[in-house]
Amino acid sequence: MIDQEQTKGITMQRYNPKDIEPKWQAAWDKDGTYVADLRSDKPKYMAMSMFNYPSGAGIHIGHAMNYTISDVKARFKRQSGYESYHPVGWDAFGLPAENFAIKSGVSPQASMAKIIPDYHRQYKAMGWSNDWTKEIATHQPEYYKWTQWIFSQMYRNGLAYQDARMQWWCTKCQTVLANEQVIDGKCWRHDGADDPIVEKREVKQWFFRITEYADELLEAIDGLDWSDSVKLAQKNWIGKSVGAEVDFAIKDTDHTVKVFTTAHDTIYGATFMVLAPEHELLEKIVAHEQIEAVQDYVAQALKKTEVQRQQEGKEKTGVFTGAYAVHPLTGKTMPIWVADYVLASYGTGAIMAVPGEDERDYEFARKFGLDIVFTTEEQTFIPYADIKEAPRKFVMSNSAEFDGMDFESARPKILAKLEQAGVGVSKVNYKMRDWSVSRQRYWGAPIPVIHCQECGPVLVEDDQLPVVLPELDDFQPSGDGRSALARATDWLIVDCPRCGGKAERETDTLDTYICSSWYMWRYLDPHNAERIFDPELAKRWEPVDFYNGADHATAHLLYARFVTRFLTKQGLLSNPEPFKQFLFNGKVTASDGTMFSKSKGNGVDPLDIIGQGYGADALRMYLMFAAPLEIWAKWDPQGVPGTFRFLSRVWTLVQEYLEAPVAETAEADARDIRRVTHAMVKKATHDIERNQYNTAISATMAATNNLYKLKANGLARNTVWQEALDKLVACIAPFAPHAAEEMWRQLGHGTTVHRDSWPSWDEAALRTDEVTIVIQVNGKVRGQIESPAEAEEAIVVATAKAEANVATHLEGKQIVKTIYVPGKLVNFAVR
RNA sequence: GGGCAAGUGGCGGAAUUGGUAUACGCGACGGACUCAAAAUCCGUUAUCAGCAAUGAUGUGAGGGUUCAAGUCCCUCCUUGCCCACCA
Repeated sequence: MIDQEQTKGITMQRYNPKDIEPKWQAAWDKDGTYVADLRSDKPKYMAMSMFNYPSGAGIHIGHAMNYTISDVKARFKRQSGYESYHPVGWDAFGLPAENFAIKSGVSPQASMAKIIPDYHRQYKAMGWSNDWTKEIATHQPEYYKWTQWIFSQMYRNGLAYQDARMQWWCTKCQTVLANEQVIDGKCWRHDGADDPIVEKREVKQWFFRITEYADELLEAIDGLDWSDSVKLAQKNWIGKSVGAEVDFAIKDTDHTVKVFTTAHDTIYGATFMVLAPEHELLEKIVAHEQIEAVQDYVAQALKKTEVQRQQEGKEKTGVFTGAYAVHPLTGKTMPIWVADYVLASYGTGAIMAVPGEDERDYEFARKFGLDIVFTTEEQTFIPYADIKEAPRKFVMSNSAEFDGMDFESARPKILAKLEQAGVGVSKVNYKMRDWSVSRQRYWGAPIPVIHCQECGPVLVEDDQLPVVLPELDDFQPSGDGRSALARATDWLIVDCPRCGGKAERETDTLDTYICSSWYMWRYLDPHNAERIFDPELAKRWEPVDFYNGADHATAHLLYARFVTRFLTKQGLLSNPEPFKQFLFNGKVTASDGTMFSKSKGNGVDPLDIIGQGYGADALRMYLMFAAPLEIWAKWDPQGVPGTFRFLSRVWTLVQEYLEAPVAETAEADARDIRRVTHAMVKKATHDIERNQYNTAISATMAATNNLYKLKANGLARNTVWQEALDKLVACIAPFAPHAAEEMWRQLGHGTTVHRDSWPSWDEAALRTDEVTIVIQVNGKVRGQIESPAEAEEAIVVATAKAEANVATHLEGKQIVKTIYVPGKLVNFAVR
């Protein structure tokens, strides 16, 4: 006869994700489990991670991290009864695909057609609950038609314009870069040690007037539920300063130099002026005898980027121009210098130098022997930052009729005087520049503009959109600063839509950041051929409830906010902010703390881990468990085996339950089982809501350990154990969707665990009759007692005093104070 | 140079916001099962002293507030990230 144990051993299946995972992936696809009904009556929830840029390398551990974070959130909400939408799409335009095309001759269209299906398989293997019926890709004409349309709308509303400007230029990319794409003086795509520093070139190109929105973008930051570091980065990027713009006449000429200053209250201390080497007035005002010196200096300076100038240290350099300005209030003459410590890109590219209160001006004045006037009573150098901090503490001097006033009261009066004299105006300045949106590259959305010799730039009519990107054989930039499109003459040469005359298409394409600045709204109506999206639908679903990513703290998020605000003003959306909550999550690094990289060969491939037999569920769970989401976690090779072991334990418990006899569970055990289960549900619910996935998972682990202990008293099929296992399985479902689905069905449920299954908890189940009270003497733990939960204070304190070890510590001492925290502790302060 | 965040066992980390420091996991050690190993299950695991009960010490360093401090305040050190001649 075969005994019970052996029977179990034969019939019980071990946890084997290789069987389970592909099975459920196929079933979910077939059943449309994750298809969001955008017109559902349920409350909506939209969770997504930053757009994926598809490359031939496929997904890496960083993708696994990012997309699992939003997937868990989407799943949790879907289980909680929301119509939850977890969209998917591809940020397909951009340089890597084009560079690959230049090298290999394979068109980017063709490589995307191959790469994207690979991603489909990889995403599904990770068990992400994407709605594939609404997939988008930015390189498809159906999508970029509307990217172009946004450009046209910007243009019509005066927010897009063309201008020739000195612009950052990456020699490797052969294209201009936005300020946001320059990192430590290098191109964001070429920031390695051997990569070149970006150059400045004068290029005619298109801009979006994002500066017009600077103030509202800034104002709204405080109200956002975003990671603080990102909010701060956005504020710094916008860089608002309030001050004044003041005109300084140049002696013996008709020219004036405009300066921006936040310290106009120190204007009486201005003793000289400094222009940036790039300043346009320089060549007009330079004195004969100084021409050569100034030209030399400017040539030297222009060879270097601003970053290079900084890197060479802060030793001030500069040259006298021979010209003088006239102080607008005192009429005194002020020598005008040129120096590279004044940046062309900030303010007006010129400053009034106040060496008495500005450290840089002070250093410069000392070095070149220029006058220094102190405008504070102290008559010594005081940095303006100190004055700004406590403007009432400092008293003015050397400032004509303002002498004796404090800075706080003088500041508006001096501004009024400047305004009255017609030489100054109150001014808010932003560090942020307009957004350069032209790229001299092939692989992007063509800018929908035709250049006519007669009419100038003319917008392509909306009904002619999209301007389809022509397929080429050669993707090399044309060499004259234009993209490969300059050679596509069939496409290039057209009739002017306005006058019918000879015209050429714009050969610049749009910065890919535009594609990703509005994609969340296209997700809501991806197949709409008539409009960018249905505003009614979008207004129902905006904003995105949860957004996460590990990069793009400034550029992408700022652009998405800008474009969303614009679309709101166009009446297409009603909420000016796109992302309700943004989590700036950490990345996963190698065990030694360095970045994973292909070249170092220290990469961890998520698909390998799945293939080794651990499965996607164990991988997902480890990534979410290893550390808080915002922390940079180090990869621990033992981590996935650990979460695999946990899933196996849950699996085994469920299998044993299924084979257990039908029987009652004793009252006391039943209470314990319920308490353990309900405590888990409560903690997991709160922690997932607060994005503390690691502790949510630990709650399910702790519950499993406790159920194993309770199992020793007898496992039986009945409502108590059924409830415990149902809830345990439902709580691990967001992290381990395949295993949870399999066990959920084994437990007898006919429908998926992934919809409307999130368990509730009963506070009454959490209560215990007895509570542990800690007893301290002078704050040190000296014992503990079990006490009825409802016991009166006097009784608890008396019992505490009587506890043996406590009594020895109280002996011979006088109790000066007794602190009682109900249900927690008693502390005797003694002398 | 400026700003932000953080320093807790051998390691990743937890602590309901002032109330038993080290939950959960990894690793290590011991036991059960096994001819044996793997897997699994059950224990132990901050340090020092002690057979033990227990005591002392302990959350980067130093000081303070409090009956009580990882948590609050001050000074300092270290690490990471972001910004960086921003007028």
